[in-house]
Amino acid sequence: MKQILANLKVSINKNIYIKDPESSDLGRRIIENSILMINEMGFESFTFKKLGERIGSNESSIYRYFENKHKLLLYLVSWYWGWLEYQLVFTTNSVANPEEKLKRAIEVVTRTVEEDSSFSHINEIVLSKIVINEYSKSYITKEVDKENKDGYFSIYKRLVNRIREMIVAIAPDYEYPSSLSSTLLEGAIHQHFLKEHFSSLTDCDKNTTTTEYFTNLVFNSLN
Amino acid sequence: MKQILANLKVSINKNIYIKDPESSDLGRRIIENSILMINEMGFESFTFKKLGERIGSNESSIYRYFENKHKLLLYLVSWYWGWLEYQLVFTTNSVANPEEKLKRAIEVVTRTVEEDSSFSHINEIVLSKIVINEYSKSYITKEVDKENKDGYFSIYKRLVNRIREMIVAIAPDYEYPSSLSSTLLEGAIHQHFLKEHFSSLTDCDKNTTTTEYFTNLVFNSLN
DNA sequence: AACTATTGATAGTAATACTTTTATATTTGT
DNA sequence: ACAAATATAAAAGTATTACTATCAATAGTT
Repeated sequence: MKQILANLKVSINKNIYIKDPESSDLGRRIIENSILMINEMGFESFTFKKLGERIGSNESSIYRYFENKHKLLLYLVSWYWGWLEYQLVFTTNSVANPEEKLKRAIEVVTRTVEEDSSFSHINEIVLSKIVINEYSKSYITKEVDKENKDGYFSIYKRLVNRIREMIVAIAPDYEYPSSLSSTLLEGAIHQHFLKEHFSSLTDCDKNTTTTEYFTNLVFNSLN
Repeated sequence: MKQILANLKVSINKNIYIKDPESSDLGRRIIENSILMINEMGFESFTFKKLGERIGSNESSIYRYFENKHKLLLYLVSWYWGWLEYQLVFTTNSVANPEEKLKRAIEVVTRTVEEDSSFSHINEIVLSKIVINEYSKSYITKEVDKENKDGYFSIYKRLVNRIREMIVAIAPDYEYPSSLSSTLLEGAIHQHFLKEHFSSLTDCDKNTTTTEYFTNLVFNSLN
């Protein structure tokens, strides 16, 4: 699994980037170090100029890959959801029992990312932290409807739909499969955020995993 | 109820503002029109300069009320949660049956805001739209831990706790009351957002309310 | 040798998010 | 009623951001 994921190339909507960062060494350095820098200083403080300095390149060169830093963030979160989707598909593919299938899906999308594939330039642990701490900035914008039309969120939507279908397979009469699926994905990120910053607002901690909570939540809804 | 709410003064952490905007005509114009402008142009495009032009005042005067626009947003969302809290308390106070109490609480925090008190300078309908579309920007920042320490999120946390207690009252053995409560509050905002921008990811629409979905979700968890 | 693509360096621009200073108006305390 | 304090307005200034444009250097390709 680790190896498969290390070699995978998540395919990302071509309109998100100007030049594919996977196509050159500079591009990969941009991705690798933007992940580290955004995690270190937060998305607002992060600039292409600072990134240029760090990777020994020039601001203007980075602009040849991404129109702006918002598009770069879209790229990073798309990559993350694509990576999760691969894991979801691999993990659930061969599982015949629909309850077990959903159970494993919930685990994939709610667990803490603790292992880095360490082959590629993308550090998944750090990227997952960015998603927890900055994800909403990728879609909470005035341009969300236009960007949605342009397909910038299609991987995420596909992921919500995959889980929705698993829910429907178990409980065809359940009335809110889309909402439950989107609550699961968004809620998982949120509970991880609360764990880190507002521990009094969550029961998830070292002893109680986010996975347990959401497994309980989802299956109580379906039974 | 409408009148009580029109006269209420939500008490907001004094460190959020420099000068209390409720204490002057200019202050109230700042609040009134910032709500309208943020809704119209989005939080990023909104500036104190533009607000100054709109209310016939000067940028520098607005800076005497709020350190920056982030603090202003914190003020607005705090006011919103305080307003919701009042409604929650009024609505549930006299209800003896704990299931009925929680049911009403869920209604208060998940329903669409459709009525404006129309006495005060604060338009609650527009403010609720801001919360749906910009809320996460108030706490998804690098300063969240410091601001949390300074008590900027105390109203929200109190609200989560009130609902948490109602959950515990019904199901003392349920293991995740804090998480369920925070999922409810955050999830409600999120489902409203999806309704508006990603309708394929939610089942909530004109026929199915967010309230129905969450009532189902919560009570299935507790039974 | 000529063409092309990539990157780097520099400079420039408009806007933002403030701060500072000074002037003027308004309120208030005695 | 008058001085003092306070609030507001106007203008100018600063550092940073988020770009855009231009041009030069280099490397690879035909």
